[in-house]
Amino acid sequence: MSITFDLIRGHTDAIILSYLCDGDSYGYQINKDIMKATDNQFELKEATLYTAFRRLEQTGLIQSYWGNEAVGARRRYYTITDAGRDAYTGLKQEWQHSKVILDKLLT
Amino acid sequence: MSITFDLIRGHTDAIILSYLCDGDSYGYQINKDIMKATDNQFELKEATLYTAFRRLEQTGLIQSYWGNEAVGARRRYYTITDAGRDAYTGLKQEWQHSKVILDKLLT
DNA sequence: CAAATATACCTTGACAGGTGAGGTATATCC
DNA sequence: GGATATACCTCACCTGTCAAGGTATATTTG
Repeated sequence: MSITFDLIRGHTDAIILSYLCDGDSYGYQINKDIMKATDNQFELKEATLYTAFRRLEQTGLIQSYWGNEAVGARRRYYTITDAGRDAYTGLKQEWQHSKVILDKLLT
Repeated sequence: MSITFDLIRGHTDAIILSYLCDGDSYGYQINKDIMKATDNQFELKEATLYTAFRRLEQTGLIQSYWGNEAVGARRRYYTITDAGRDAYTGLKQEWQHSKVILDKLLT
């Protein structure tokens, strides 16, 4: 059973930031890892993922650089910034908070 | 502290259905009760609320009728349908499920 | 060798839900 | 008479999601 993705809406940024807290990575890998982490129950659609990268970079929460792969397709790596870590802390708290509220409302 | 409402997006219908499971009510009252239930930490904006009512009625999850108030402003009451109860059960399960997934992803 | 698959990136346009801003009307309270 | 509370509604805009399309390289398979 896969979940209704609308429920995840608004958490995309937090998911990506959380992942990048553990070190730099690139789009394709991030997506794979997220699928794996959730036993293929959840994946970020590519378009959603790259949209989020643009958004996060524009707001200064992540930075990107091209890897210099000798072989294979080029990869664009992402780093989380200090502002990104701060933002993530906030988003995580909001998640904890909204979880309590929704549990209260959905009897 | 109030929460980022984007996190609630997609749960509006579930919140309303949950409320109506306990009996008929009308928009203004529902909104008040939700605020009260969450210690004013969460409210559905009016526009959101009425948009949701239209959506839920169009998809047959709720039905509406005008109350015959002798005094005061008229009220449009809403009843949850059998389909609505079924849908709510599903939405509640999805919430439980997505909660697990997000907790896994937001370390 | 050719085709298929996996890796890896990207953009565009459409859609859906949320919401600010605006509106209507009735009743009460000072 | 004016403010406030109750009670409803609509419209236009914004934002995030995502299906569908595209590019390019490397490996596997028939």
